[in-house]
Amino acid sequence: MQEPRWLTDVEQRAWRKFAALITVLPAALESQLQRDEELTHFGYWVLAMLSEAPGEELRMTELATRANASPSRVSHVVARLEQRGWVVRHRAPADGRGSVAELTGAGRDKLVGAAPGHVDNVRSLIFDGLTERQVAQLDELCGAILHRIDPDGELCTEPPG
Amino acid sequence: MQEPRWLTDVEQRAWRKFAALITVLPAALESQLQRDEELTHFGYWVLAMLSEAPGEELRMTELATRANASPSRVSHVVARLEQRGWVVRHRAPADGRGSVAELTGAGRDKLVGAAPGHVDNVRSLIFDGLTERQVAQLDELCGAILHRIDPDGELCTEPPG
DNA sequence: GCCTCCTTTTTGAAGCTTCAAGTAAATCCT
DNA sequence: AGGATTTACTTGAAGCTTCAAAAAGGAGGC
Repeated sequence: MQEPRWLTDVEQRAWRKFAALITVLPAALESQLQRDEELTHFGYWVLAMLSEAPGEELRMTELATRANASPSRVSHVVARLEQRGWVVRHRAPADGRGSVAELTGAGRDKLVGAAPGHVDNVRSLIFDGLTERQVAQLDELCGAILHRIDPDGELCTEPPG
Repeated sequence: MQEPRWLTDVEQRAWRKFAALITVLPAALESQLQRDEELTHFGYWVLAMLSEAPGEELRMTELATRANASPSRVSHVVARLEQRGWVVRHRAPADGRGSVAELTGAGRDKLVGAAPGHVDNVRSLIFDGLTERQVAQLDELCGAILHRIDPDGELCTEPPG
């Protein structure tokens, strides 16, 4: 039996803060969007990914990748978004198995309406407390961690041109 | 009507990475604990907070604070942990409204058994990819963000001893 | 003591995510 | 061509979280 390697004191303190952050932040993002827009943060993200795609449409698998989520999760969420009239699905032209999710006009309006409030929230929760230097550090740190979790770099798409 | 302030390019790139992280990391922590220990990450955290408390017990409210969660969530989770025999609840001596959650022997064993695997996972997901300098930066960054979200510093307890 | 208000905790319903299984089309192999 | 395998997506059930409301004790004013 191998002696387990614990975290160092420094690591432990960092981990506590980081863990607190990834517990509290999602809830804070969620509650603003829920209150003001009756949207999930994940639902918002899906609309945003679609809106950036050429033709405002994406194959389900590609959408799942860009939203960092499982196919199942995306399928359920898109079904709900479709019920609300913000997305439509149609069969993929080249591949009979595939589904393409496309943003509707109403979906774009919804996103455009929700964006300012959400961005304000993100800024006030995260960026207003950081110096420019710290923002750069955050980018690097997240990059380093992501790269370890997923060396292929499939997670996290670049913002569009 | 006020023109919305968007994120700068740098902020946007950092935000994408950070958002990917807070989507993917919880899932990764969850899946290891679920697979190996049939524990939620949050359930693990609750057991951990209890184990550090004097007498291995805490009032529900205090437990909720230390776990960064709502009273309701803690109540449900403790109920499930109690069903599995890892925690017991009894009425608070000084205050008839209060409940005290206490770790059982089985609960401590469960935590001790689960800890090495979980810590390995945390290290391999996060700290193995970072230099010592970056760990310090992570600590600072999370501290800065937490401080803005919660100026009273109720979030995130220091590790014991 | 009694009434009101506040605090602490629990409860139940609704919604979202996950997991395992299912459908259906494409691809591969012979 | 045809049968097996793989890929793409969906579905339904189970579990966890959230929200609103309820239960129940405490605290303060009269």
